[in-house]
Amino acid sequence: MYTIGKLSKSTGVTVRTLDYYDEIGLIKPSSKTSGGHRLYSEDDVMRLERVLALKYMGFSLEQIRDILENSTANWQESIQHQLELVKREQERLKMLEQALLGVSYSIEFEGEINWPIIFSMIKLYQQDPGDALKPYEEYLNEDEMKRIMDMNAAQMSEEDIKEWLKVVGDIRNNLHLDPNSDKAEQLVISWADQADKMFGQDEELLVNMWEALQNLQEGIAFYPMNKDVIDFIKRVAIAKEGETHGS
Amino acid sequence: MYTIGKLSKSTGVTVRTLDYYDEIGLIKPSSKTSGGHRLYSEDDVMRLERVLALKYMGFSLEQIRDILENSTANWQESIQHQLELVKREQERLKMLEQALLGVSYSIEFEGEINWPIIFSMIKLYQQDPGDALKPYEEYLNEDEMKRIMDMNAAQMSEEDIKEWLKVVGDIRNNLHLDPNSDKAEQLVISWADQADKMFGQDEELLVNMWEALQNLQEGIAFYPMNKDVIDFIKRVAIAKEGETHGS
DNA sequence: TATAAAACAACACGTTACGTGAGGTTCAAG
DNA sequence: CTTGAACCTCACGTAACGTGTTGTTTTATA
Repeated sequence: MYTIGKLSKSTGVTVRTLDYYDEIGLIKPSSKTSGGHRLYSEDDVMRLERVLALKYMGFSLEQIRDILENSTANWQESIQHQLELVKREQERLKMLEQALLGVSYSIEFEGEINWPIIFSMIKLYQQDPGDALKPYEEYLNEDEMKRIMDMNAAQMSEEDIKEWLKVVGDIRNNLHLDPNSDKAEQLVISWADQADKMFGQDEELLVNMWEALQNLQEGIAFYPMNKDVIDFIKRVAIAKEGETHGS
Repeated sequence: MYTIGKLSKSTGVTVRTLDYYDEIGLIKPSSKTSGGHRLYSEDDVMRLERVLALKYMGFSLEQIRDILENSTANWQESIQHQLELVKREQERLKMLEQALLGVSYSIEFEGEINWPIIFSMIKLYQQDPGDALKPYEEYLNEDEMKRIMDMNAAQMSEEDIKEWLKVVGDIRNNLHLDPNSDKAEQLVISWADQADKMFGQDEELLVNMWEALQNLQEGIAFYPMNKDVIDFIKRVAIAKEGETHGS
């Protein structure tokens, strides 16, 4: 027979918790002293251990009571249900992590909070990615939008994202460069490589997104590119074309 | 200017929620009618959108208030902190999923709830795997225990687990077989293959766990094997050895 | 313009799983 | 028998609202 204090020490749960479990009828001590102090039997301890195990598995105290009362009836059902909840929560956390990373990148990159991009990102990771891509609907067909969504869902590696941010950032910091210079060409080549890695498998998608970007100035799909970057790339491309034709 | 009902409809948050945000000073309407009805300006709407975005990212309302007051001071810090929380929660859910799967398997397998195994499993996925492996400490050294923990942490694929359960289950259902029969030999070969896949890279570990199992009758490391299964395997092995020697 | 219907404000209690006291009672050691 | 530790019961607080209730304001209609 354990007093409540002994039981508390041996199991690590607080006295208040045992108090509460008694109060809600989850674990009632099987006997009491004449003075009213609670005495827990070995069976009670066993029940407590089971409660703690089920609690660890994420069940609410009410569910636990049901599970322990209804004996072994539909354990599997409860567990499968709980598993689904856990999986859904994992999905949610994955998206949350992506959104947080995205916001972190965007702040690091712009030095300030770009709320429209944050909203787009969150919408993209929420249930309604259609909303986030609405600005593009003039330029992309449904299939292409789906591909963009999948691409984001597939969780591009942190390396890829950082590489992309670096490439575009390099351009942003060098917009003044002479389009004919080697450095400018290098930057655009790096950019093209990376763009190819990310969108390369579909030439038409790339072209359409390019179209979209020229008119939208900025957007989530090509983030953090903006009009300035696009203009720079175009200038360099034209310069190079001229050079080729000239030679 | 939006009335509270209009704002509620256009953003999807309930009136009660807006009521609450007003109450705690998170979003106070910038004006009111003479009769006291709340009127929300465009700025208020913007603030609400930001609040919702931050809420989606997992911040508490108090944190949100701080973040929005302190302007862009330490956004990165908040976000990194939040990211860490998210990652920790993901870890927790991964373990929870493993524990639930383990319990599910064990019920499916035994047709009843094997509490000791459940406790072992939970301890293994909790902070104190040492406790769960304590029964083995006579037979395994610290290094080997660590390897077992790592193996579990590495999250054996569901396929592997199911295969293992099937193999051991097959044996459990055929304990009566003649050790000299082909069927018996087949079963043990399948078992040995699977055991090799799971523990194969370390011969000594396998031997020691085998030792442990012979004395412990059952345990989490080799679950769901028990004494009967071990005896069967030994019988078949001896029979085969005899056969080999006899030929 | 009067009136009914809809919207709104303000208040209050409920939710989960306890934490944190306060004030009085019982137990165990000396 | 005393005293200090352990214990019991009560009660309020937590986060972010949901769900009413009552009384008031606004809006639409006759």
